[in-house]
Amino acid sequence: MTPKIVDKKEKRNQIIEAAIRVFSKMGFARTKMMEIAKAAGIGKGTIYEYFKSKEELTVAVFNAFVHNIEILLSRRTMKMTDPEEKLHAYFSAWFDIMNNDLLEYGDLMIDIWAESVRLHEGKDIFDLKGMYEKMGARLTEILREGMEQNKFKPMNPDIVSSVILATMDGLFLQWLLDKKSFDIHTAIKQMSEVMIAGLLKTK
Amino acid sequence: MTPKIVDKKEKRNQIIEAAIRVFSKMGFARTKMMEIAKAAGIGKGTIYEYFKSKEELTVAVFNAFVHNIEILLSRRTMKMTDPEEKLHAYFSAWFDIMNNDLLEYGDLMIDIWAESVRLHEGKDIFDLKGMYEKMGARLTEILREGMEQNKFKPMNPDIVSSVILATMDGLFLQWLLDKKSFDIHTAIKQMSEVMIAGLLKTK
Amino acid sequence: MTPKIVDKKEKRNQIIEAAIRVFSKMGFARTKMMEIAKAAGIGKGTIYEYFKSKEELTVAVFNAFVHNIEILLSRRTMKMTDPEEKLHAYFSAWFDIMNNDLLEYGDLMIDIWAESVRLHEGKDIFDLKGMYEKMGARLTEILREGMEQNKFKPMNPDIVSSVILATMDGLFLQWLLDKKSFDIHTAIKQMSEVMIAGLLKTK
Amino acid sequence: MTPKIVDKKEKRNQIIEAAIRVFSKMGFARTKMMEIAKAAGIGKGTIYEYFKSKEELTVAVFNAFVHNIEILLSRRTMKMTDPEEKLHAYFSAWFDIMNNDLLEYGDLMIDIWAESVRLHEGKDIFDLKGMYEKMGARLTEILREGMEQNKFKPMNPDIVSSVILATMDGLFLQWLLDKKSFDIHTAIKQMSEVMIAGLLKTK
DNA sequence: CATGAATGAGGATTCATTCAT
DNA sequence: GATGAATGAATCCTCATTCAT
Repeated sequence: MTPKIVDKKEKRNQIIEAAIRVFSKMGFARTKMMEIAKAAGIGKGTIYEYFKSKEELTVAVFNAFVHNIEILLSRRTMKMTDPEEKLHAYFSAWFDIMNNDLLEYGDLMIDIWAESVRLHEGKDIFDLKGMYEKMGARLTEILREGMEQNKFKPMNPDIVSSVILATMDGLFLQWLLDKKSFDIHTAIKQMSEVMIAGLLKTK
Repeated sequence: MTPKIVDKKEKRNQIIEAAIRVFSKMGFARTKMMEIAKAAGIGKGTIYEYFKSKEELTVAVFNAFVHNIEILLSRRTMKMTDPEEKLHAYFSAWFDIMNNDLLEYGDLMIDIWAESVRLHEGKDIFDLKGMYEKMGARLTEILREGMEQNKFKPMNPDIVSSVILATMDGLFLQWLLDKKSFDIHTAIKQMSEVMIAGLLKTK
Repeated sequence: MTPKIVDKKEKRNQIIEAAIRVFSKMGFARTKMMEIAKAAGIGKGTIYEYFKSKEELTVAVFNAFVHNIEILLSRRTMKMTDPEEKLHAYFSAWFDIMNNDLLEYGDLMIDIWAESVRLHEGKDIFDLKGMYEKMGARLTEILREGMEQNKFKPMNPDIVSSVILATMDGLFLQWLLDKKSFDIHTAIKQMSEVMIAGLLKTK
Repeated sequence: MTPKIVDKKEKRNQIIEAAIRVFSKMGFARTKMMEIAKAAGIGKGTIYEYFKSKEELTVAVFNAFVHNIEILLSRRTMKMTDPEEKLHAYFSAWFDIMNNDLLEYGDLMIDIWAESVRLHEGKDIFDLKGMYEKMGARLTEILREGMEQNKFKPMNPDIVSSVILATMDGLFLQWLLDKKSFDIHTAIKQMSEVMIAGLLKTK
């Protein structure tokens, strides 16, 4: 009986991943359920066994997106002990996520931003604030750790983490808009260095 | 014999402005032609007297968007003589544009970004690169002037203007995503100060 | 005051002739009022000064079509005195009408046939029967004359004229369907000869 | 696992037959997809599961039309051995097709003629020439057989078959234009007799 | 469970007709 | 009278969703 449940979860994820691929290429509004089904290698009707509607699937995709990022950020930073190393890991993890060419989280991100701004009959369909809080919380934690270990300058870690995230979003946006002429790896490295240099206690 | 005198250009602009209002609220894909017509106070069919299709209107909206920004940036910076003042004016003009509550260029901008990333049967529907080049050109000019007048540090003005635009986009994005908790005016002032401080020749 | 009336009639005819040209190229259903206006060199609205609706114009076109044919058939056959010559004239006039390259009555004819078969809310929009009766009447007259002058064999002129018209329609249809490979002039001459040979009293 | 079993081909034909019924009553241009759906007893959208567009359905209808005629002509003439009988069968089969009161091929034929004459952005939507070639080929074959068996006079069978088809079209057109006053069965019989009499070798 | 055939509400677009100038 | 700008009913087509198998 339990294996069935595992199967269900597995298939749900299959659909979500397929949806991410298609959404990121076409945007939410222009994506057809049929395309998602094709990408998932299943029948169109089957999606509705797992999700009540396109909107529900969309929300599930957003949640998976947030969850996956969280997992990865956590996994990457957990191994490290030094706050400086953790920061490095945090930055590189973030861009690895966006730069992953199987699941193009990057393009998806813009659409999430765009939808977040829109009206959806009152309710916000994506909990973007929650997402930034989660991303920020981990970063804040690292910053706090650095301060406690007397490696980072004193600061308000909440504000600084907001600034860092905003900067990353900005950098990231530039890259999305013109991937060809923008070398994201160099950009990250530079940003990372500048940020960390600014945060480290000067001896 | 005396045909109805209508300022075709004027009406075209009316429609474009109505379209901007609706597009910015709903996004391109979810906007219905009927809504634009209502917003413009005209009949559905009338739009098609001025634009062949929704796509053509969309492109016209983008072009108007770019053109209006250009005009405003130019008008605001033209009056100034001092490069430093021009930079201030440039920044504030930019955010005035986005913060205009009649034509919500801000929300529109996100959608433009989102659409730019998507596939549109090969062709890029929006010339975003061209837009950034135009914005950048004016900025570069100001920077160059500052250098010539020996007020700004030596720099590569093309690169610096790219960085400034990217930072502004990032800041701007943060504000769009959470207007409530984000005070754009303070943010601009701070950014402006930091940027200008960094550019000015230290005595 | 009277000159105005003449003008009106003249313009009405202008519109009708323009309509014939467009209808014959596009068919009734696919012709747009705008195209007719363009072809007539007038404004779209002006058509409605002369015709209540597209249907009314369509009917006017049909009537003009019938009337023009009548006039021509009559004019051509009137000059002749000999019934045999009149028949020749009748045939050649008919095909001249259809083959006229300014007013493509031929293509129009097929559409008239097609519309005649359709339902138009009970009423027949074109009086095709009346048209054939008119064409037939003149022919019958010629045949009768020939019999009276003892040149044609005895026959039922009503039936024979029907047969002749039907044959002509058939021949004509073939030509319309494949103008390239069908030499209408030869075909007419042959048909004309066969018909007349069959009708003439053998000595 | 067991998808709904539907005979796609069968349903396609159902739609085509419904379309024939509606097209023949209304003409191609005036027929609404909704009417075809109603006539087929299905939903509007279902048609688009089987045909990409109205034009594609229109072409499918034409092809079915040609195919059905071919099948019937072939079936009817195949049983016969004598060329004279075959000719009789050929004629009667042809008119049975047109006179079928379920699928009014007759009225459809006029519309096919009318559309064939029109411009359709360069391409010919119906392959009328191909249709006549097919009809002609069977007839030519019969004529040739008759000559080989020394029953028919020597002739150019290609030309004679064209003449026969043209005559039939003409006769047929007359009937379409005035079904009430035109007895098609008598007309066929007469035409058939005349034609065959003309073709048979006189002893 | 899975499927894809069927559906119809919804949306872009066309075009005959109206009417202010 | 003449015009063409404005209009919305009408129509094609799409696609999320349902449901019989």
